[in-house]
Amino acid sequence: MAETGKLSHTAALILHAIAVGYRYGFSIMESTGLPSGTVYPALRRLEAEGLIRSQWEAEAIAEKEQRPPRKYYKTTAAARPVLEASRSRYPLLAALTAPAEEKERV
Amino acid sequence: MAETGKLSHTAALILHAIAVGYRYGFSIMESTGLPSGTVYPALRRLEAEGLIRSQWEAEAIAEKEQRPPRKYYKTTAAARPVLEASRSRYPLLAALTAPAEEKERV
DNA sequence: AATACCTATGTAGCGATCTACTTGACAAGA
DNA sequence: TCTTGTCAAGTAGATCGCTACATAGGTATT
Repeated sequence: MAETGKLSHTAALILHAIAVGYRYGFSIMESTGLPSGTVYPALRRLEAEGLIRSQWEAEAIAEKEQRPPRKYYKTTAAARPVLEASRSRYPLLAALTAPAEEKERV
Repeated sequence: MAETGKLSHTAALILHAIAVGYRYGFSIMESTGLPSGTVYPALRRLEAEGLIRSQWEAEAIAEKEQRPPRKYYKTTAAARPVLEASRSRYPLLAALTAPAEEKERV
């Protein structure tokens, strides 16, 4: 486990993506271009470190929209300083993930 | 169900064919070259999405012309923006379906 | 009378592709 | 070495397009 506050570039990118509004694995894959085998394990680790929290979407919603259920993530309070540190360490981070639009790519 | 406004190329082609005057399944098959197993289910879906409406031809007419009755389709108001979006997304769409002549192929 | 084709609509079932998430094996890296 | 990243494959349900077939009355041929 990396000491708190020292995120790899990939982990920082994923955390940043969540922070700007990409709230589930598949949309993070699309917005970052990272493969699923990178994103999902990384989400596990970020959650284990307490930087994000997850919640499965209600079954009724997935059923209504006729697709698999999504696991939504949001950043925790602990993520804020880590994010700031990451952004100053990796200045190009923000450029790799455009902010999510209001409705789409939630 | 695809989100409203996002049509596949095939669905857009069929909708376009109706819009330019091919008003029943068989003539759409001929004008687009698509097989019946593609056209008829697609017509169902387009109608379910509210982009087209159907009406069976009067029996008397079919009997008079000595052929099976036709099910006529026309585009709804909801179809207009979808058609415009489809035409800009698939620029070759119009070329694949020549406009129906006044009397024939109705 | 049998056969075949034409118009016209329709369905069953297969394979491909999409959305999402998951995992095992291995390479890269600190 | 221990963590991290990646590839590859898998699962599971959904949609979509297609082939092949079904139906059914009409005409034309044999």
